[in-house]
Amino acid sequence: MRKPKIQNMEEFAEFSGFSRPTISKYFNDPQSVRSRTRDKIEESLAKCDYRPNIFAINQNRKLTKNVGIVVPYLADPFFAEMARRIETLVIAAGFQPILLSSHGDPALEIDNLASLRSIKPAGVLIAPLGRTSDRAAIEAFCADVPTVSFDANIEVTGEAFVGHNNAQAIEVMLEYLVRSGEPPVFFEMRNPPNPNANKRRNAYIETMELMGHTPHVIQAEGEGWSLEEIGFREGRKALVDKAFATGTIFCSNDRLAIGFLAAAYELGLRVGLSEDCALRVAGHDNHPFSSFTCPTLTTVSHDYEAITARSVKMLLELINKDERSGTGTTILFDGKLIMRASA
Amino acid sequence: MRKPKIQNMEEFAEFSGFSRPTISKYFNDPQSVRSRTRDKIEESLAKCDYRPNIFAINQNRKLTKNVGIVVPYLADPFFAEMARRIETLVIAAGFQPILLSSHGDPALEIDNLASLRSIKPAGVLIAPLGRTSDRAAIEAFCADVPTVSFDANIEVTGEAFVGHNNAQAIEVMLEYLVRSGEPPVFFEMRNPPNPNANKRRNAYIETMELMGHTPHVIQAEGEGWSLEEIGFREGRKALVDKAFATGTIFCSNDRLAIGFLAAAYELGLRVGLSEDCALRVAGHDNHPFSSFTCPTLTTVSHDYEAITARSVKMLLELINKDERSGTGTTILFDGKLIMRASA
DNA sequence: CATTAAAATTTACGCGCGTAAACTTTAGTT
DNA sequence: AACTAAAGTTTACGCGCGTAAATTTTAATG
Repeated sequence: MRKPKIQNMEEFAEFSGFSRPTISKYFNDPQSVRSRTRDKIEESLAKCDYRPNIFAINQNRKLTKNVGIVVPYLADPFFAEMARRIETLVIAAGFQPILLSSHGDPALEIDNLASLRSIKPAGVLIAPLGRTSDRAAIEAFCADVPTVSFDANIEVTGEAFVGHNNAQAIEVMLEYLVRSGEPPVFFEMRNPPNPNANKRRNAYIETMELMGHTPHVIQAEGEGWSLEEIGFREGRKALVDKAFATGTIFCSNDRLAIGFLAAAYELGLRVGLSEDCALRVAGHDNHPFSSFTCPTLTTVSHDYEAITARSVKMLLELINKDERSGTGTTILFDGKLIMRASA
Repeated sequence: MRKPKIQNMEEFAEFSGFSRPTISKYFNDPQSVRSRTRDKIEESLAKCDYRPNIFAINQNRKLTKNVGIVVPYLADPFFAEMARRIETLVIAAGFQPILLSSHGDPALEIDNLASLRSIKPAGVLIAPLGRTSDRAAIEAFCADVPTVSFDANIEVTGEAFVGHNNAQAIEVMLEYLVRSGEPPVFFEMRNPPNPNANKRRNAYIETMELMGHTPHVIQAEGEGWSLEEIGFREGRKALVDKAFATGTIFCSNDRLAIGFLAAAYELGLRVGLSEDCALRVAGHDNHPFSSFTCPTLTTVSHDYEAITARSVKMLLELINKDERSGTGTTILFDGKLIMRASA
């Protein structure tokens, strides 16, 4: 009892008893045909599992149903989580997500955009690499394709940016750390791959001064996306050298903090709030693994849900409006303090 | 000084001074045209950054240059790492990777395959969900599209399976654990999402008996892919209940181990090799984060490089042969013991 | 029942490229 | 210079579908 093999829309039209344009209309928008027609089409659809050829669909269409998603490094669980949520939302909106990772490589980032451009996407969501990105190329892309950037704003990307309120998040964490102990030292990379880092450092310095404390910044050497390794190696070095002005370390992100915690553990330094602890460590991002570090990591969470939801919503609006505002809207969502055992 | 806008191959042919079929030939295989022609085409290409329309390219081609990659859960760093390597290899081979995650959902897995089928991929690399997969649907897919499965073999997937030698890996770890201490208890999920788990349990039991020891298996309750959480919650419970027959715990995978280590830490149990440690903990997978746990995790590494390289190589061979062998080749790569601080 | 708007059909063209066949030019050999 | 295979050109058709325009059918209303 094999289902009949339907090769194209012509054959399916015959099979279902409607004309091809009607079938075409149905696939473009099921609501655009009469409900009785819709039911009948779906009934025949169940009997032969035909699917329109994606290439042919998009060949002669003004607007495709493709939405590109470009992230800087998919092997980073933070971006994996963001991508997972965005993909789900895009599917729910009736579009087809196309997920591309730049693997930390600016050339691949541009290549990804070129690939996307050639499939005429309805829109694109991009979290740029940041510092190393080819700004001009990205800007050129945004001029042609409705684009919303998220997570990292490099000041040129698209009609809108939806991201995390680094300044507020840093402030919340600093207030907590100071209130419950002492002003922290800020631990970051000298050359962070992600532009959020600069915002965080500046917010740290500014807020510390506003609170009447002296800012201390320790900058780790190293390039690339092996953040845990850099946090471990450079954190260990700084600990051995007693480079930290206080016993409270505020890491620029959780991955750095995870490496740092490993270094502290290896050196036999207890981390936590209690009296017998030598260090307090806080991170930033609410990384998926931050609940399972030893001790569990006190951090600031991005509003994952709000950021992804709004990014997708804005892109859909942009797609529907079709005329570009050029306003460069920026939307930031506040972070939330996640108090755990490490600080 | 704007580059001229070339809309299609016709225009580019005129721009470069060659005929359209020659240009088409060049894009299909640059080596198929004379080197002088190639140089000239590439020269003009640099002057106008034209790209053939992907949809039109694949519209009327017998074999597309697309290679599908389907993983069960992309937010799992293990699969993110595998996907990253495979993507790079596929690009290097001149194909375009299309990465799809099933997000742990069998329905989405089938949907992903349906999406892939409709773009007529040259081949597909799939790591099936496993237990929850719709075997019949996957089998039907493999009958139509050259498919190589990796990581998890569900006995029906495609012409070839490239994976990790679980039996050997378990044996190596058991030998090490016994030699350097005592026979371990095996800690796993009762309903693991991934079929590798069953192979590992069986290998554990078999090898233990062969070595003359009594196997002890503790099975954690819980469903889904939140393995750290399950490892933490159920590991904690088992520790509190003193359910472990010995002080050496061999976790079925690193993510479970990461959760387990967090539980041990919270309970104040020192983990490691030294005399003052209450527990030894080993994992399996050489998860990207296993170097940064506290203590660092002793584990068995997959041969990531060999598995990904061979998977891609086999798929390319399958694509080129075009006639299907139907042999169902299985290739396993040995694991490597990674000795760290936890056991 | 007549009226009318909505829905479906028919017809026809086009998207950008792959590809095959027949022909012409080019480059490399004797 | 004559020959030959390789490379390039011309011509022509087709892929599977989107889409527009004109026409016919259907369903809803008074």
